[in-house]
Amino acid sequence: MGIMDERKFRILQAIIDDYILTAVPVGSRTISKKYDMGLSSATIRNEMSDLEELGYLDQPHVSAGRIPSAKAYRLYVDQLLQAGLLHSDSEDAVRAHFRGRRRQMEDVIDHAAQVLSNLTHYTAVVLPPTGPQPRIRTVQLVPVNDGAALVVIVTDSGIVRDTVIRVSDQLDSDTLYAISKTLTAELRGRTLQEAVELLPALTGRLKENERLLQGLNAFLNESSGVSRPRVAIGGRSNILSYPEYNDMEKARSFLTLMETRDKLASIIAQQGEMAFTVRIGPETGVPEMADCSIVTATYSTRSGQQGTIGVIGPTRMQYSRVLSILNTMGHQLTELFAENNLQEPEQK
Amino acid sequence: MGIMDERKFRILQAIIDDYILTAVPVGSRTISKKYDMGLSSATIRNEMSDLEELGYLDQPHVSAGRIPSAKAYRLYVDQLLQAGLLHSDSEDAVRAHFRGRRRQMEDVIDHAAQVLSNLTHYTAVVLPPTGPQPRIRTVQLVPVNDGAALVVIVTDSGIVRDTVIRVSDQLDSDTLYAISKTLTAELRGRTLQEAVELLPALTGRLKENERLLQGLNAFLNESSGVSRPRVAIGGRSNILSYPEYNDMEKARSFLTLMETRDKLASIIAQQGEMAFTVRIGPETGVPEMADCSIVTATYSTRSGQQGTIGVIGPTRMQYSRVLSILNTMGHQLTELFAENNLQEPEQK
DNA sequence: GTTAGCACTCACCGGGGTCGAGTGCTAACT
DNA sequence: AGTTAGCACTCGACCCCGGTGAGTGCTAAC
Repeated sequence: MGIMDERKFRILQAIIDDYILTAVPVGSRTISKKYDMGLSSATIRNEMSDLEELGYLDQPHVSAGRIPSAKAYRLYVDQLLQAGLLHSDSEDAVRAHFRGRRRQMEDVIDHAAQVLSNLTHYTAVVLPPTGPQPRIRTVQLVPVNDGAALVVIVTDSGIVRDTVIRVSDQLDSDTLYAISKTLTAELRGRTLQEAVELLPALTGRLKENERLLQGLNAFLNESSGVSRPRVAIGGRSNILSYPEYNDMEKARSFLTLMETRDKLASIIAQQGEMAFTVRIGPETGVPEMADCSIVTATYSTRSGQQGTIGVIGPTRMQYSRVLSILNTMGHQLTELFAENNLQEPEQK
Repeated sequence: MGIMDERKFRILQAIIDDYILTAVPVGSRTISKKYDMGLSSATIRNEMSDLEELGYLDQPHVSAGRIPSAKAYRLYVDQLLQAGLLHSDSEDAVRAHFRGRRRQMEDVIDHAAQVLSNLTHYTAVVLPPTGPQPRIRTVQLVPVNDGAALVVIVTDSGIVRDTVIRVSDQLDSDTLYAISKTLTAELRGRTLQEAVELLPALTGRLKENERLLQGLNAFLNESSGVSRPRVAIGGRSNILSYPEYNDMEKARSFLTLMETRDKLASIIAQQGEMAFTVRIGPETGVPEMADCSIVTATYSTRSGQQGTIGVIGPTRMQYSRVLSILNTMGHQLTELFAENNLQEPEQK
């Protein structure tokens, strides 16, 4: 009796499909009529009763229909993932949106989040690529002012970091250039981390420029540390269109969460090497998202860094559509970063 | 009968105060009791009737209290502004939030928006400074890759713009430096706009580097154009706490508006030279904000550029509090940019 | 000019009744 | 044994309704 057979599965699937579409508890009659399996409502009822016992269905109250549990969704997407991604029809839509010229990293990220939310009608999150410590390729000092210079560090992943530091007044453009060459020679090929450690060793060579080294040190320290990823978010307010978020309190706490970028980033961040992650309801581990699902995919850059794109929506998400969109979007981004062999700096 | 006298004004003030606090239509009895002016409810009623005729009060339905009209708020804040800003007690709170070290421009902007929304409990918007065309101080090319270089342009307002452009393969670091010096010599003191026009004249001098000039040209063109200001927003979801936005549809359209940065920026952007702007309800000129008010203030940088900070909330906003907070916040930002005489680059 | 009094209006609230979708169970049918 | 028709039952959604109370406008008296 209690075992999950082929027919139960088909019924469950129908229930999930219907619920995803309507957000209304679905009854036995609906299934037997709209999804013509040659069974009467009574039979469906029996099966549904079994499915509830197995934990795949919940009943909000005695005389409403059933709604799928988190466990049901889990089963659903697992099957979906196994079967391979279905209709990749959205491919064109995604492609079309990337026609425009690729701009700076941040713009690409923002744009991607925008597109993703437009296509899915859910909230979209895009994390910039992170990965193996980038290695320094060039260090250059640009005069800004008397007593101030801009440090530009170019790394092999193309990411440019810069900041203004104070230097002693007497340094003119040529001197700065000479120092730049020394620094480049010494630090090339190192990670930022290593550079921090190496810096004291250079104090001898450049001891007249104590101030400069001091500033440089502070900058490197900061950059090498937790380089807070500037996550891009799109379609924050999309969630409000879904009846499960008609409750103001819920909506508020969700949107507040969306505002704390750091927290959001850590929630989204991919851990494993998997192409896709689907976290359903409680699996998100975030109380505010008790009835949300998070679907993420990865993309990568030429230099092997990995970024994450994700979609957040109600548990009754159109998983198949979302997965397919995420898939092509991931490919597009990967392509974008590949063809574009000189990688743009990450800022405005 | 129809003229606005001192007593009417006091009554109107009481009504506004009460409504701002409670968001509930306020009746004659409430006024005569809570705000002890030596008048009976009947008298208040008569006055209220007059005030309604004058257009300062609205009546949602016959037997509810009155609520202040946009015209009433207008009068209220005008009087507030004339009287000078009241209790600047929030000064400390603002100060406290700026203790931390000032970081890059974008961070400052973000942080300011955050603080502003926390203090006011409304939605806050901060526009980065814009102003007279910045003038070029230095142009420098930094090698990134074979065939690619980073262009860094430092302007007198300290803003640094950069991008990666393609150059011919044979250019090594020293050659790039030489070209940089030429470019700097030629372009120093020009605005970006002027630089675009001057560039063709340089083609003779640097004709071997057609590619470089081409890239530089594109970059300058882009930068000198509409440099879309990266507006920072804080407390987007705060608006949801106010009963006037209990309607989901309204909330949605508001939040959607908040997501289109460009539009928002153009709404917020200060036109005049005034220290404060208060736009109430219809005065905003944005249908989505029919029952919002926008209060803005300006701050300025050492080099005379001006930025805008603003707060968006329901029409029954705590104007006095908000004005006072905006005031000190503006001062703080101005101070911050003044002491900090080397201005930080505007990017990450 | 102010106030007490009064009739009137109308949103809001809670109770009761109806409706209908949906269930669980039983008995009959294949 | 599995499937189905039938039926009683449950319970939320909706509507109607009268009571309540805050608030008004008007009038007459102070």
